[in-house]
Amino acid sequence: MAGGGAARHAGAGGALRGARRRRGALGPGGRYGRARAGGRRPVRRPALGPQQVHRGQEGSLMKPKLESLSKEERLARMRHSAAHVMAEAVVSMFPDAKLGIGPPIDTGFYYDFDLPRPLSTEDMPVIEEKMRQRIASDVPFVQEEISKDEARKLFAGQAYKLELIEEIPDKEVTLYRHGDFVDLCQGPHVERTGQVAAFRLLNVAGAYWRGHERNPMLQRIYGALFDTAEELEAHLHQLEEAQRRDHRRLGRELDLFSFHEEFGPGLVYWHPKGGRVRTIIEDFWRQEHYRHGYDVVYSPHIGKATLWSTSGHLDFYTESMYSPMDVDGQDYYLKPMNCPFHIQIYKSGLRSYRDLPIRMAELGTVYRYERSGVLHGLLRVRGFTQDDAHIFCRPDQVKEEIASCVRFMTFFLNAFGFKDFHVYLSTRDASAKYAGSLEDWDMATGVLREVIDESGLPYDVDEGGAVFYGPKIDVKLLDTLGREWQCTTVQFDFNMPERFDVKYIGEDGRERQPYMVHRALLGSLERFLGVLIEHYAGAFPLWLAPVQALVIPIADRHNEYARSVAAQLAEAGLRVEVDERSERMQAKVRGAQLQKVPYMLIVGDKEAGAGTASVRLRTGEDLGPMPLANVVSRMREEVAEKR
RNA sequence: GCCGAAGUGGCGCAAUGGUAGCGCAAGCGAUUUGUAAUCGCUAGGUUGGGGGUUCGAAUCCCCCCUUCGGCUCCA
Repeated sequence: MAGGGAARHAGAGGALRGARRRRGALGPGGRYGRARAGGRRPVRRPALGPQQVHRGQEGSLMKPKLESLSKEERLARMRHSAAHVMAEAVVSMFPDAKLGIGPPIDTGFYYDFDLPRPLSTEDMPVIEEKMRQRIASDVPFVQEEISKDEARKLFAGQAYKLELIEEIPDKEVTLYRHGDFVDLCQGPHVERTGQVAAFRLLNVAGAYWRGHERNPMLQRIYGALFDTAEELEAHLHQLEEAQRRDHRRLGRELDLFSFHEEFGPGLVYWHPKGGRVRTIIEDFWRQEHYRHGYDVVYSPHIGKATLWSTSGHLDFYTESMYSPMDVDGQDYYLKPMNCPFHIQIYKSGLRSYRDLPIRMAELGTVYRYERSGVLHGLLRVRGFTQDDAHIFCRPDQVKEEIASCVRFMTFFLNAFGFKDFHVYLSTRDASAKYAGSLEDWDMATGVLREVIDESGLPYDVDEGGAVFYGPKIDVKLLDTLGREWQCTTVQFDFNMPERFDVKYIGEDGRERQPYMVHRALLGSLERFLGVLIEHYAGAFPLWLAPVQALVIPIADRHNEYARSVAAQLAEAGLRVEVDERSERMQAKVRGAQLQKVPYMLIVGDKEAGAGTASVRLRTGEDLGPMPLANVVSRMREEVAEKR
C-alpha cells in the first residue's frame, strides 16, 4: 500500500463483491464473508437456481444424483449439508441458540451461532457424536418454499434469520429440512444425511455477524470435510506439515530473525542470516530497478505535521499512525508511507513533459499501528520496508507504465519461483467517497483492466475494493496454510497530486498535472520474506541461501585443509563456513541438513591429498569427490541461473 | 480492537495446592570418527508481569502484557 486513506475509505469491509459474490442473500451458502483464510475461502461454483432443483416428495426424485455431480459440486453440497447437521446438533445442546449462517468453504464448512456460553474444545466431540448419529439415521433433506410471512413466523425468535428474510427480494423463500431441523437456505444439499462424508470439527472462533465489526460476535465452528477418510486424514496431516514450514518456526530454527515482544510486538530483528537473505534480495531489487529505468532515492523517517496534513494522512490515516513526537515545539510524525516525501523530490525542480515518466523507487521503512490481534510473524508487523516506487507520467504514458509494472512484477515473482498467486482488480463502487473525477476513474480502471487482460493473468474483480484515491491492481501470495497476503500493489492516485499541486510543463508551455502511480512489487520485504520462507520451506535456492556451502572436516587434522577449501570458495564469491566442532562427521552432516545448507563439502584424508571435496547436496544426493574448481564453477552457474 | 485458547531454562515438553523435572541446545573435558545425532560432566528457571486467596500457588481468583487460531482491518 503506498497511498493514503485506506483505513476509512476502503469501503464496508472491502469484502469481495462482484466476481465472488453469489446471488441472493440467503442463509447458509447465501452470502459469504470475506474470501480470505486458507481453507476458509468460499467455494466458487455456479449458483444453482431453484429451477434446477425441483421439489419432490422426498426431495430427491428429480434432483441430480450426487454421483453425477462434479467432485467440486458434490463436496460443496456435502459440506453445506454437514453445516446443517452441525447446526442441528448445536441447537439440540442449546435450544436457545440463534443461528447465523453456515456455508461450505474450500476444505469444509462452518456455521455461526449465538450461544448462551462459550464453546470449548471439549464440546467438539459431543457435537461430532450428535452429527454422526444424525448421519447414521440417514434422513432426507427436503426443500420447501414458503411465503415470507410464513417464514417470519417459522423463524420468530431467530433474529439473524429474520434479518436475512427481509433482504430476500423474492416473495417466497426456500427452506431445507432434515428430520426436525429446518433452516432458511437456498441449497442445494445432498439427498440424505447419510451422504455426508468424512468430516472433523476443527476449532471455534469468533466472527462478527455478517462480518461487520459493530455487529454482535458469534461463535463459529469450523469443520473439515472430504470425500473419504483418507482424504480427510491427508488434509489434517497437511495442516500439521504446514507447521513445519511456518516461517515463524523456520525463522527461529534457521536463525533468520526474531521478535522481542517485551520490547515491542510486531517489530522485527533480522539476524545475520536473515539479514544476508534480505540483502541479497535488496541488491537484486536495486539492480533490476536501475535496469528498468527507475531512480533509487532515500527519504527521511519522520516529517512535520504540515506534511501529513497536506497529504491528508492526518485526516484519513491517523488510526494507523503513531503519536507525534515533539521537536522544538513542532509535531513530527513517523512515516506510515513514503509518497509525500517522493513528491517533494519531484517538486524540487521544474519538470518538463520531456522529463516524464519519472520513476522514483525506495526501500522505504514505514511504521504503522496495527491492532494487537492482527500481528502475525513477518506477515503482519508494525514496522516494515516497502519496495515502494512512485511513477509520475503523462496521460499518453499511463498504459505503458502500468503494463511495465505488471511485467516487472511477473519478472520478480518468477525469479522467486512463485507460481501460485491471485490477481485482483479493485474498482470503485456506487458510494460517493472517492477523490478525483469519474472520467479519471473510468480511464484508470479501463487501463488497469486492459493491462491485466493483455497480460493473460487470471484475475478477480473486487468491486468497491479500491482505495478512495484510485483504483488498483493487487497481487496476493499464499502462505503455507493457503492464506492470502497482499504483496504487489499498483495504484492510481487522484488525490496526492492535487493536494501537493504536482505539475509539469506541457508541450504548450502550460502547467499540467501528471498522473501518479504508487507501486510496490514485493510489497514489503518483511511480508515477502515471510511468504518466501514458507514457499521454500526454508530451503532457499543457492543464490539466496545465507550459507551456500558448509565444509565438513572429518577429523581435526583436516581443519586446515577445510579452511583452505572455504577460502577458495569465498574467493569465488560464495558464502561458505567450516564446521570445526569436535563432532563426528555424521553429526555435522545432520546439522547442515537441518540448517538446509545446499552444499556440504566433506573433506578427509583422500580429499586433502587430491585437492578435492566430496560433495553432498541438501537433497541427499552424493556427488562424490570433485576438484574444487568444478565445485566452484558448478555453484557459480547455479547461482547465476537462480535455480 | 473483538471471540476463544495458551504462556514453565535458548527450543520442545513434564509437574493440577506440598522441595520445579526431562530431552535437545549451551559450556567444559574425553574422543578423531567417511555422508542425518560419540560419551561424560557442568551450568541454566523468583513458572509472562502485577495483585489476591491459602500455613503453603506453576497449579485457584482478578487485572495487565504477549503469543496462537479466527473475525474486523491492511504491505
